[in-house]
Amino acid sequence: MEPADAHAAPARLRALPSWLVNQVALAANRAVAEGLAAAGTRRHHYSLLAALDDVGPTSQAELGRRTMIDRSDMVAAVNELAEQGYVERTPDPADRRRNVVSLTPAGGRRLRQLDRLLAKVQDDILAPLPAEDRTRLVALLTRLVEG
Amino acid sequence: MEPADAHAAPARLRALPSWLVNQVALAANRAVAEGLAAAGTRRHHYSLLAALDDVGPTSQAELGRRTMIDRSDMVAAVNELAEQGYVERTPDPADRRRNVVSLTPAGGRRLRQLDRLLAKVQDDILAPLPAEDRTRLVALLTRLVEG
DNA sequence: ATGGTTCGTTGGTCCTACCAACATTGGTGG
DNA sequence: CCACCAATGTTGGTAGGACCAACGAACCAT
Repeated sequence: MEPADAHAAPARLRALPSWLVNQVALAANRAVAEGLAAAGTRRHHYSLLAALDDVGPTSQAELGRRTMIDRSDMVAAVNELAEQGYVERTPDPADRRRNVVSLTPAGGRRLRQLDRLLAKVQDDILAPLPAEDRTRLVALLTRLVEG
Repeated sequence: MEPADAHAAPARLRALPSWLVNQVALAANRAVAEGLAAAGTRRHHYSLLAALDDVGPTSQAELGRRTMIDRSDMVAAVNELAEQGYVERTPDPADRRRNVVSLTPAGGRRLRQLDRLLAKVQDDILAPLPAEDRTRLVALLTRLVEG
């Protein structure tokens, strides 16, 4: 009969915030990717739809800044979402360098569908924590992201 | 004069625990990788040294389970650490499938050096939080990792 | 006009997390 | 004992994400 902690992580790692947060992020990303894959998308696509709904039609560069997605990776994301009809890319007459990306009605519906999907995934990820601790965790993480 | 939140992340993303934890992990990993690179190593190597110091000489598979590093990735890590003389790989006479990996004295010294280095990096990462919140964050993350 | 800057885009690099397969060896049930 | 399944180390992949350098086009300031 093996002890329950037979495969427990070493104390040094368990004490390392960077390691902990990485493990959690790993599991969370896996869960999210899995859920989104079942719906036929990836993380970037949701981030993009969410940003568009939040900010309204904007340039790709601005979307990149908001979502922390690189300009170059943004190109592919917009391409794919445009192909699927969730997004429109139109040249900006006021600044001919820019593409204005905007959410189509289908894109809005898609976003709401993915919202529901992700809400469930978040719930799974946070399952070990009571509601109160969840909001605390979110608050702490938010402060780190902002800082 | 632009508002301060001109490039703020969309509300939907800021509310998503998986997104938050990923952003934090990204920044943390960058800081850790940078620090370790300056000392000439990478994340896996430290994890491995830490696990060895914690558990004592063990097989690669067991180390993989403890550190959450894949069996195949473990091979390269042990190779490199062995080349640098921080680790020894000897066949296990009791089970001829296994390699017993053990920490050399130089490996022990290396580990303590990296410990100090990483302690500073952790401090940078958690800079926006007071001490009390840091331990709370660690506690919350620990529960998620264990769950 | 010119020089610096931003934008979209292309085409890479690097790292990490995986997965599949294999030969070797151990252990176990029949 | 042996037939089968499981575990180990290893090789050689794949996929995804984050990032970086460079480019021409367009904008802006002076």
